[in-house]
This record gives sequence, C-alpha cells and structure tokens, in this order.
Amino acid sequence: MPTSTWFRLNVAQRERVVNAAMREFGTHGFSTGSLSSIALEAEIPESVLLRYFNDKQELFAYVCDDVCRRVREEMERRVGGLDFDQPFEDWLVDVFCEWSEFIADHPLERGMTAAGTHELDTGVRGLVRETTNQHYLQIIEPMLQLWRDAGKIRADADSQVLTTLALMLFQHVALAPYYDGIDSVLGLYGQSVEEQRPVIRQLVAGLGPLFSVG
Amino acid sequence: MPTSTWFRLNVAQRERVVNAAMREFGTHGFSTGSLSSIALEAEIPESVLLRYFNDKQELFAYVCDDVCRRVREEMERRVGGLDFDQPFEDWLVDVFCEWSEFIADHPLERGMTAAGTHELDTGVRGLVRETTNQHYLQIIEPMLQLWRDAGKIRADADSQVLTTLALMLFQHVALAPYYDGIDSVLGLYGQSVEEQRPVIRQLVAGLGPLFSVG
Amino acid sequence: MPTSTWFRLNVAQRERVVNAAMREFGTHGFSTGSLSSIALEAEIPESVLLRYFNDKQELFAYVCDDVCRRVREEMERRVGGLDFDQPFEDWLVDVFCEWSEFIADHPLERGMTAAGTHELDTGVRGLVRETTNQHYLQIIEPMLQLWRDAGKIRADADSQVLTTLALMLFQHVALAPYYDGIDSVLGLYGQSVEEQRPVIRQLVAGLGPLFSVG
Amino acid sequence: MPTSTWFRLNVAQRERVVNAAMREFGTHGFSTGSLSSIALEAEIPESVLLRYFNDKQELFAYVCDDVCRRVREEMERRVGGLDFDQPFEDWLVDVFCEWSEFIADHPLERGMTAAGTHELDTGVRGLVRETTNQHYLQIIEPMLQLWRDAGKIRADADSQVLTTLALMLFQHVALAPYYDGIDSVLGLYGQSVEEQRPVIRQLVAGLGPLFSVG
DNA sequence: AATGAATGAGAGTTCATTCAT
DNA sequence: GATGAATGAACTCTCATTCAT
Repeated sequence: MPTSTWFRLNVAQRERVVNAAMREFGTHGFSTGSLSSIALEAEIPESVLLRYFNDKQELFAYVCDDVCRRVREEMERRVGGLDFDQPFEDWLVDVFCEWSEFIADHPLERGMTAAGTHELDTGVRGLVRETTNQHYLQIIEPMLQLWRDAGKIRADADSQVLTTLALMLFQHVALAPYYDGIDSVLGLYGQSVEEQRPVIRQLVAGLGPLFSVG
Repeated sequence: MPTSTWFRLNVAQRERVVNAAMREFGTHGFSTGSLSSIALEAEIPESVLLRYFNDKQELFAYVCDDVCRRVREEMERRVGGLDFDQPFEDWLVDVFCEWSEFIADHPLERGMTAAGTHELDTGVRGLVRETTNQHYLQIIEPMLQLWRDAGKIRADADSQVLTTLALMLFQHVALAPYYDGIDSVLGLYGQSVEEQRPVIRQLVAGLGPLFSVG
Repeated sequence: MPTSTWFRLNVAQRERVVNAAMREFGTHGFSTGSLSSIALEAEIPESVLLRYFNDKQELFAYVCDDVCRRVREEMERRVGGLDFDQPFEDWLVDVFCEWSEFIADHPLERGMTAAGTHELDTGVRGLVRETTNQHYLQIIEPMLQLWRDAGKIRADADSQVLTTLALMLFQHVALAPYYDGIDSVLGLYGQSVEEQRPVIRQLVAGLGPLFSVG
Repeated sequence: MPTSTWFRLNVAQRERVVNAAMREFGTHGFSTGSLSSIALEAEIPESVLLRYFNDKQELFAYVCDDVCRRVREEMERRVGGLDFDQPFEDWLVDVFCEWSEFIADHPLERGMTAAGTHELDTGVRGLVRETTNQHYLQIIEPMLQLWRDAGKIRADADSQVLTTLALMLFQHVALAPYYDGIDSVLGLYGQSVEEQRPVIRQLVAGLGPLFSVG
C-alpha cells in the first residue's frame, strides 16, 4: 500500500506520478523500468517518489491496480451503453470494437496491460495478473450469463471455454495492433481502429458456431 | 549472428552455453537475465561468451531460434506419429496432449517460450516472436489444410480464425500450468500432465462446433 | 541538551521515546541506528523526535546519560543491601553477581552499555564514555576505600590498578555472555545468570592475591 | 574470500587498497566506513574494488585477518627477542612496552584493532573477534606456560584468569592512549610511548601478587 | 508546538561491454 | 583466439535534517 503521504497528495501531482509510471512501466516493464526515469518525468526527486511508495514493487502494483480499475469502469460504461436488442453476434462485435477503440485512445493503459501480462518475475506477476484477470472476468462472465439466460447463446456451449477464449481475445485485440510478432495470421499489427473493425468482425463470425443458436 | 568462433566450437561447449543461457533467460527473461550468470554456469569467462556473440541480444536471439527449431522438429516428429484415422477432434486432443507432455519434459524450452512471448522491448521481441510464430504456423497450417481436404473439417470454417485460435491455445497450454495468474478459469496452474488431459479434452470439445462436420 | 519541549513532555511519552531509542541504539549502535526506526517504535513522527532533540547525537548522549544514571542508582541500591560483614572476597563475588543479574534482567540497558563502549566515532564516544566511567567509578572507588580502611584489603595494593581492573571486569561480565567473540577463555558467551556464578567466583578467586591480607 | 583477481594483483596495488581500507575502517568502523572513500583513496573506481572483493563484509574480513596476521608475526618476533633470563615481572613489562611501541608506530593496525573490537553487528563481529582473539591467545598462552614450567610463576595461579586479564590489558594498552574515555584512572589517554612506560610498570607491579613466587 | 512533506547526498551493488595481453 | 582486468553508468533504497503550515 502507498504511504499516507500519497493519499493526501493533490490530484494533479498524483496524476503526474501515475502517468509517468504508466509510461515507464508500460514501455519497459517492471524490472527494466527505472524509478529515476519515472521521477524525472514526474518532475520530483527520486527520494520523494519513494516517500509516496515504499518501494518499486509497491508503485508498480498500485499503478497496475489503478489502471485495471479505470479500464474496468470505462468498459462497463461503454458496454452498458450498447444495444441489447441486436443479435448476440453483432453485440459481440460492438464490444470488441469499443475495446479496440478504448485501447487505441489510451496508450498508457495499453502499455500497462502489456506490462502486467508480460511480467516474468513470479513475485511481481502474482501481484498483478490475477487481479487483472478478475477485473476482466467480472465484466465478461455476467454478460455471457445474461445472453445465455435470454436464450441467445446455444444451451450446450461450454461457458468456461467461452470465457477463456474471450479473455484471450481481449488481450489479443488489445496488443496485437501495437506489438509486432503477436498476430502473424490476421495481420492486426499496425492497423488503425477502423482497419481493425473488419478483422474483429471476421473473428467473431469465425467463432459464430460456438454460440449461435440453431 | 554469432561470430565465426562460435561455429568452430566443439559441440559440448556449445551445448553448455546454450543450456546455461536457456536457464537464465528462461527464468529471468531477456533484460533481467545476466550474462555473468550465464557465463558462470557455462563455466567460461564472461569475455569469452562475448567473443561467441557480439552482444546480449545476439545471444538471446540465437538461443530463441535454436529452441524454436528444436521444438519444431520434435513436435513435427510427434505429430507425425499420431493416428490419422481417428476423428479430427480426437486427433486434436492428441496433438495438444503431446505438446503438454513435451513442455512438461523440457523446462528449459518452456522457459524460453515464456521469455520470448513475454519480452516487452520492441527491438528484442521483434527478433524473436515473428520467428517463433512462423515455426508454429508451419506445423499448424499444413495440418489443418490436410484435414480440411479430407473433408473432416466443416467447409465453411474460417481457416485464419482457426489458426489464430490454435496459436493462442498452444501458448496457453504451454504456460498456464507453470505460471500462475494466466488461467483463472480452467485452473490449469499447477496441474500435472495427467491432470491437464481432461482440461484439454474440455477445451477441444468446447471448440467442437467450430470444425465438426454436420 | 534536549530542547525545552522535551522537558515539558509527559512522563509516558518520554519513556516511550527513551525505550525506543535504547532498543535501536542498543541493537545497532549510534551510527547505524536510525532515527526513523526510533520514531516509528515510539509512535511519533520523526520531525517531532527532532523537536525534542536537536540532532541524533543529542538524543544518543541523552539516552546514554539516562541509562547510566539509572544503572548507577540501581546498583548503588543493590550493593548497599549486601552483607558487609562477610570476607571481602565473598562480598566481591556478590557484587559481580548482582551486576550479572541486573544486566541479564535489563537487555535495553545492556545494549546501551555495549553501544556506548563500542562507539568508534570520537565525537560521539567523547560524549559518552567519560560520563559512563565516572558513574561506575563513583560506585567502585568509595567502596574500595571503605574496605581498605577496614583493613580487609592488603595495605600495599595499588588502588588505581584495582580500580582499573574492576572497570574492565564489570564491562567484561556485562557483555561477554551476550556478545560472542569477547570471552574466548572462560566461555561466558551464552551462559545463564546461574552458569555465570561459578565463573565469577573463579575470576575473583584468581584475583585473590591482589587484595587478600596476609 | 577475495576474488582470484585480487590475488593476482601486483603487490603495490594490493597494498594501496589494504591501506586505504585500514584507514577508513579503522577510523569509522565497518558499518560507517564507506567503500567509496576507500576506493577514492586507493585511486581505483569503486566498481573495481568490488571486483577484488565480492562485498563490503568480505573486504572487511580480509583486512582484519591480514592485520591480525601481521600483528601477530611482528609481536612474535619482538617477544622472541626479549631477554628470558630476567625476572618474569620485568619481562612482562618489556612485552607490554614492545606492544605499546608497536601500536604507536602502526596507527592503521591500531585502528583496525579498534574497529574489530568495537563492531556491534553480530554477523560482522563474528567474522572478526574470535579470529583476533585466537591470534592473541596463541602468543600469550604458550608464553605463560613457559614461565610457569620454569617455576617463575606461582604454582597456584589460575591460568585462565591470567590469560583473560592479559587479553584485556593488551587491548587496554593498545587503545586507551588514543581513544579518550577509555582509561579514566591511570590517565593513559594522549600519552606518548615514553609516558606510557611508567604506567605499564605500575600496572604490572600492581598485578605482581598474582604471579610472583613466594 | 506539532507535524507532514520535501530533499540532496550517499550508500552498496550489478551490469554489459571494452581493452590489453 | 582466449581471457583477465577494468570501468562508467545505472540501479534501488536509506538517511538526517529542513521547511512550511
């Protein structure tokens, strides 16, 4: 947990620090990311940064958590605004498009998503990935349940498999356009939000048999 | 590319170096992995290590490539030995089981798979992931084509989507049992090869509608 | 000298601070002991601690002095309670036993004794050791004089030498049981109060010729 | 143990490092002594210093040991040169005078003696004091045995007590003249070698009854 | 008077790489 | 070609103290 000093800090300063940390960790990951770079960009002395957070891990964990929370809130808002009367398949396309747009508009959050996902150090990853996944799951699972209850998903679909796939695809759609070497098949790398749209449609259509009724 | 000295080296020495590097990079990743640890374990001076490879990146890239090649060869051998007369779904289960077993038996290769997949640094990842994926693709794609030609995969299935999914699942099955926080749904983490089997069957069955004919 | 604020403080708070400081300095010595640890344990902000004492040295000196004073009072009380009619040698054994017991029961005071004795920094040690020694001397010297006047110590004994020896032995008996490497000959390290008794008797007996009459 | 690099180093360089370390540790002790100061004085980069010794403790332990060894050799030489035909008391005075002279001429060694003796940290002190004492003991004990066998020490003297006293006195004579607050009785502080002589004589004479025959 | 915040200096240690032999 | 040595830059983290409120 951050120190009490951190929580008493004014919002602007907090934001400067969090942004700097997102940028650094998002670019270089936890172990290679450097506290001094963060402090430099936040325009505070390194020692001050370490009065806000007891150590590097604590800062990383805090920023991860913060990002997750904000991502989740925003995505819940966006998904909540979608049209529930359309067919499931179209709705799913909309969800992924919202996600793709959000990620495009939020490079820092995207970076942290990558950093959390890619951390190798067990201790650090432990702090992060489980939480992240839980956040995503708490969006995905209730949604699927809703559609299933409405009879718009085939009754014999395996929920766990669907959820697992969804988690994978969210990560894929978030990262593949920005990190090369991830998607060698659909060619997402380097594509704009608009260009991603048909690929998303292709993906969802391809997965259609998994859920489409009748 | 490694120096000419490297290629003139006797096999045993080369193996010692590659093994040490796999262990180190596989455990700590590229940026956190240390050349001195590798040199120490390979029982050569650090300076000698850097006569074999011009710098850290080169060593990493070489080892990644080497691992990929060996993994591919071994997997081609194993998949080639499977029964082609059984239903596609059963065959697919067999493939993933072979993969799961191979990964379990080769911790060093598994570590490098993780290291390659998780590297954040663009420069380094570029060297690695594309190659890795190409290796996998060259196993997966011809196989799928074969089954499709044999009429055992529904004609309207989207090959690209299937391939993308396959790539994702191979990574998932390889890493989720060994790194926590990756699979929060199926609970693969910590499972033995035997315990993974039913989960693999569940996954393939869940994906059944994607390819099953009729 | 502590600030005026310090002296206006309520007793409980003062005690908390002194105890925390004793524990910290007694464990780590002056230069390695940390003000923030002391403040933490005393449950006051570091800045408040430095309103009580102008700097670290001042706090250390104060605590040393405080400890000395209390040690001296207690030892005077204890020694005053001993039987003056027994032979000098027996009385001396009693004195060292009381001391050994007191030290065993007061780990904080023991720690500070060690810290004062072992400080290397000239500036700091100067503040401390002279005072400490004076306290001890003011117990030892009058006692020896008393016994000498009573004719129970040989007339030709060199008082200065006896006193010097006494000082050394008090320190030895206080520290050797708790810090290894101090006593390699008698094996005091790790001994309980009861186990120390025979060693003390051995020491006093061995020194017997120095003072025993006739 | 120092690294192999250290042992292959030329003598001059080694001496520069050891001297710098003696000066620093001897002045400030282990925990307060700084590697960068040592490196600075030895005119090598700090990183080079840490290629000779794996860490601070190792350097400290090495220097302590080195000092002990040299001190012991020199003292064995000096004591061996003394006249064995004089009375024990005179011989003892000579020994302490040699010691006092040696310490006066070797400020660096004196400092390290103090540093070893005064280290509070258990881990570090463990490395040092026991060894130091053993070195001293291996000079003192055989000597006492020799004199006792020659019948020049009273048969009923307690050897252990004599040895313990000797160890204390060697330390006292070594440090009291240079660190104030140690000797408040005999006034050794600040005295030259010549001025120390009569005090030594007084000490030995005062202890006379402990060993003098008849 | 109390106290939270800020801070520069410095600590020990690791590292990839270069250089000289 | 093999290798020991050197090295500067960077790292995280701690500390006693000062300042502003």
